[in-house]
Amino acid sequence: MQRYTVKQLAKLSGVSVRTLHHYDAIGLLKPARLGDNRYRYYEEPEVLRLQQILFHRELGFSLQEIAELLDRPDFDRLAALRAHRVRLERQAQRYAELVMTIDRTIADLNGKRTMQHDELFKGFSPEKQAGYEQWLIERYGGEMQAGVDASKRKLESLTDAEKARLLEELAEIEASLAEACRQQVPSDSTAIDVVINRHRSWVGVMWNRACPPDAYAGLADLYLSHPDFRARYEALAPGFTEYLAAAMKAHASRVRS
Amino acid sequence: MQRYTVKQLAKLSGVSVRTLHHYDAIGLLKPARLGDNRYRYYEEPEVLRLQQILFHRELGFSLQEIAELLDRPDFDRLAALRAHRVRLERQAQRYAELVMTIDRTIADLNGKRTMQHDELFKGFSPEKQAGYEQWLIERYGGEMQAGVDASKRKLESLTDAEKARLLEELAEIEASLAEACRQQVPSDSTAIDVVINRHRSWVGVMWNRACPPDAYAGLADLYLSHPDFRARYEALAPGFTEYLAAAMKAHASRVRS
DNA sequence: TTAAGGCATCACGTAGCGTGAGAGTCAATG
DNA sequence: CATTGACTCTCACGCTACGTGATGCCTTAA
Repeated sequence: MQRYTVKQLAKLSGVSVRTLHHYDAIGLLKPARLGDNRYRYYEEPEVLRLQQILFHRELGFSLQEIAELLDRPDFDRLAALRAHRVRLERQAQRYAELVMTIDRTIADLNGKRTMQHDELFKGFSPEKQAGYEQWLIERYGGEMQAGVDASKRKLESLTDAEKARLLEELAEIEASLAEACRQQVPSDSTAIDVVINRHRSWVGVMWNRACPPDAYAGLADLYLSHPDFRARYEALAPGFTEYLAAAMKAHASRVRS
Repeated sequence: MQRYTVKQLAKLSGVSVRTLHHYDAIGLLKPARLGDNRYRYYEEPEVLRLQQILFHRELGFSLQEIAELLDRPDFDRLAALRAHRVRLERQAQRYAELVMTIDRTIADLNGKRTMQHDELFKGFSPEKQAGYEQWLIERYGGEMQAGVDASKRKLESLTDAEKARLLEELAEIEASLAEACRQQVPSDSTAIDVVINRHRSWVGVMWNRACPPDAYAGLADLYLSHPDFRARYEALAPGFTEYLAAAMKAHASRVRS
């Protein structure tokens, strides 16, 4: 019968001796038996258990979760895996967003883009805000009232830091889109979908509720027809307004289908 | 002149009082001055500095890195951002791989229930297996022993259904690659990356642990030099062995960099 | 005057080990 | 047989970026 000391098992499995000590200490992997000298001796079942441990550790489970997975046979492994999958995808999404933010910052540093914070804040200034509301209601009638009210309440409930973050995020999304526009990425490509999805999500936050595809497509008209936005967007990239509108409509129709 | 106490600044910026204490303790953000009562008082420059800190923290920089970024004006922010971008993309890539591994594991679990006990593929037959091990150890010496042992135990721990499922998946991956080879898709294109990623994930499962890029590149040599594999692969598509080796190496080098 | 709240400084806890320190154990060699 | 070198053991502190009390002083309003 095969017997392994700590070092042998460590070498075999590729972990450190300290790790085995640790797993013993927290009860995750106990040796098969202890010698009179208090040496740890592992045997076949422990090796297999260690493999299971390392597999799940690689997947990013915590040691506590792994212990539950392995020690409770009634544990729903499938559910645990699915839940973990969701966590992983969120993380991956977050990293993708961070990469975009970094790209935008790099662009800033290179001087390709000179959007300043105070300029950004103008978007939320009371006068501008009032102007936009007026314009929206004139153009689309009373049915927009509810949306405007919701958005207004949402804005008022935000702290300054949150407002700044929201605006920063919007700027970031627009920068990504402008970059795509400059590089002539087709406005119905899946790469654009990712950014457009974030834009739609942003709009949803401003409304304080989900933004349905139809409403989102409708927004394209707003963007196109308000001179203020046109000016701001054309500064980002030539032809940006049309590009944005096309992307929003393509996205909405794809999501609807 | 605006003056903020800890709580006021905390509320303004959205962090906790403890965080400000911590930043003071490690010298990242010192208050403008201390009152006779040892109270911390922050002013405008500190607020701006805190904003910078929080921005970079959001990007995932460590506090130490942030301190260097902000305190050393000669520091190359651009280089730091780019380096950090690489780290983030690697992480995102890793998460994507983990998601694939999880998907495969879920498929395994489902397969355990639904798949019939089928005749095993010849690739896993004991004689063949023994032959491969012999060959590996002759060619690469004792250092492969641990890997071979691990792989062997893994194989033994699998149910027949799981074995069948694994082989089916391998066949499917190889078929995709052969098709790409026939259509002369360049072996370093991103489209191939997806399939190669699945292949690498498969190898990782056989090892029961993650397969690092270098080891994966090394595998290409194995594939190239074993006559059995050559014969099998050339039957799939002419020139397939070289194509596979090139794709594996291109993938490994891209992931490494 | 008293109560409420904000401020301060310890100081321990988190996850998953790395990295010694100091001391006992084992196998082989001179 | 004694020594040597490799291996083992058990503490115990260190790392990140704070959270969470405990304990006590300071300030302000009722």
